[in-house]
Amino acid sequence: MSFDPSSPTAGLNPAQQDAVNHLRGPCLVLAGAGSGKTRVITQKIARLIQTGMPPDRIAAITFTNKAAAEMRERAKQLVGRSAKGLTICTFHALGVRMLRESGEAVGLKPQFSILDSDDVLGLLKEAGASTDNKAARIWQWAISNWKNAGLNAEQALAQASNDNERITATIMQRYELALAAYQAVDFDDLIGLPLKLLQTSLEALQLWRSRLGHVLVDEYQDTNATQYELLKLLVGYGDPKGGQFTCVGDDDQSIYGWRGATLDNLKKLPQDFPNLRLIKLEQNYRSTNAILRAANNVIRANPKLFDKQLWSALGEGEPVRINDADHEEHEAERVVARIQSLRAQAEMHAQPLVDWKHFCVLYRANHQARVLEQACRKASIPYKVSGGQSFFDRAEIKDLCAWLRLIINNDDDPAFLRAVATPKRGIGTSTLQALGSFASKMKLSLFEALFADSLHTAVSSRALAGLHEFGRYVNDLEYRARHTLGAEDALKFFLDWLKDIGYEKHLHESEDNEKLAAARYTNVLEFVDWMAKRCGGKGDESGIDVIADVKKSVLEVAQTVSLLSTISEREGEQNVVTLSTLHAAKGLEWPHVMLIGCNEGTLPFSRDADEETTSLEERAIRVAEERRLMYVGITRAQRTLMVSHTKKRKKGRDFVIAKPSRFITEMQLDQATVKEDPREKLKALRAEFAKKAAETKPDAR
DNA sequence: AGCTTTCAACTTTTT
DNA sequence: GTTGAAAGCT
Repeated sequence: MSFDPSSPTAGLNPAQQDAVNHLRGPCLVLAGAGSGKTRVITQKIARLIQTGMPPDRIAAITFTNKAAAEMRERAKQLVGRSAKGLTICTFHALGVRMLRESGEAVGLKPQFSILDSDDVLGLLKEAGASTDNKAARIWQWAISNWKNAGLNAEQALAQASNDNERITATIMQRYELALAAYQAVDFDDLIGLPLKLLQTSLEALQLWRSRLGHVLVDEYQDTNATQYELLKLLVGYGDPKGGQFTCVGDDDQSIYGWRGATLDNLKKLPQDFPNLRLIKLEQNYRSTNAILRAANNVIRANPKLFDKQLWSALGEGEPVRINDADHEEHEAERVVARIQSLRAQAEMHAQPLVDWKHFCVLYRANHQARVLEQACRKASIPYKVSGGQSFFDRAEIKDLCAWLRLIINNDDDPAFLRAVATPKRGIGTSTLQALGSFASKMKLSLFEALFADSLHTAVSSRALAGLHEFGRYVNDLEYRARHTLGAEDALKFFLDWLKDIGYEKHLHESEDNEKLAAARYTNVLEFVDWMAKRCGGKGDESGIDVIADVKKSVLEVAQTVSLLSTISEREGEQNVVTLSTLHAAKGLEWPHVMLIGCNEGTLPFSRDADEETTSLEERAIRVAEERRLMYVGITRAQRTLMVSHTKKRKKGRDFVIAKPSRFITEMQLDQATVKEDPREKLKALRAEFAKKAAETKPDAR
């Protein structure tokens, strides 16, 4: 075969080439960890374009905005300007597009609002007449599961088998009514309603089918039942000409079962599409064989869907180390010592500097980061905790989003309530209650009720004036948002708005801590700055905006914000150690990885209470997912891996014996080489270093 | 009884 | 560092 560097398949291994060149018909790529799956997807996009498919008929679907942004970036590098026409977005963003355009067929006006999970929680508390957060969360979880199983409230009620389920289904009915009244949808609806749309409207089905010449799905193992059904319709299940898609995934990295993802989708694919081409990517470009062997050994203990054996051309590498610490603090100390010792070692041997950013410490649950943070601070090691509160979860950003939602969709009552109360403008709970009951009596949204002639019968004249003023201001804002185009004008619009409502003052007044208030306002400025950039046609790497590089109005841009949870951040290149949960680490890699808390009960996670309440079968399924989590953790490492457990764990005031994780045994490490105390190692290195320094510079002092 | 204080526990998380 | 629950206080 001739080598052509300009060919899209240049530098791909045979399996990758197969996947890229299989252009017609359904294709499933089982891509092991680090086997170059993003490469396959982007190259395949390039190949499709090269063979004449218009970019606007190609869609690549991901799970997170971040993944979409990365993929768009890499596609751009390959195909240049053609990348503009591509649809590269999340499942949810695609759903939004479908609903904005064709949503009327399922009873949605184009300006519908998207509720985040806090809004949903609030609505559920109302629907269930409860202030109990915990109960509301349980409802939320149950309702989401029903929705993802394709059930509406009525169907959920019909299949409910106990009082508890019946109560939840009743709350779901009220919740559905509220959503309809507010012209709002939740995240599950962004998949469920497009599905319903395609199922019920032949016209919509034909429209969206005709637009998609090839669909590529990333992280296919994370799809849930609804997403699969939607995908089937989009690619034309049952149509002899249909099935133009490529799914890329890894059954061994399926770690979101608790969120509705189901491996059934992987099983079903060959059945539903008998001419499916199955391609396995088994060459790993990330890790050494010592690491991969451990990974393969662990995952072997799971029942397997497809057999897969990762291998690497990167050599044997350093043995995987085990750290048996006494307790959590001790474990953290040793992690710190290992980081320092690996850096010192590189320095000693005049190797390239090992940067802070080359390290990652992985753990099962967020709270485990705390001890590590303390240890890092004590040792002056810079770090970041990945995950945590996202930008859009911050109260100040949600305040502003509520305003934006309200000007886009006046019927969005939850947004109305938040906007009218932030900042405080003399409209209190009693006025709002009166307005609320008036609105529901008149079958109006809260905003519509503001201008009803008979409102004066419900509220005092002073309250009425305040409400009218608010309403007029929102209308004025809406008008301006519609007619403000481009980055510069948009920024002015936002700053005027913040000044109008006195938002900075509000932040300082509602927060005792001056510094925190200032930090919050910085966030606000960052947010409006980013929004303004998008109005100028820049700054959208997520594929949410249909057309890039074109001036947009504030109103248009605002319509897409609720979908984004990550601002395109420049944080990626900070030179710091990463502390991350195993879940948040998927898809990422580091030269040196330390996996801590590998104890029975922590990883695999289990609760003592579950031992009795959960069936053997259920427990086996859970452990299998925990094992995949371990597998994900191991395969994040490029060059070295340390696996750590503690001998004791805290229980109340005292310590009890802790068992090392069964996964450590399953790794089948060579016991002779695995253990080392990083602190001893570090001490030895420092001594050696000092000696050497003394020898080379005998005169220096 | 209703309030405050203390104590321990803490899945995983995106849209 | 936060939250929920249990114990203690008025």
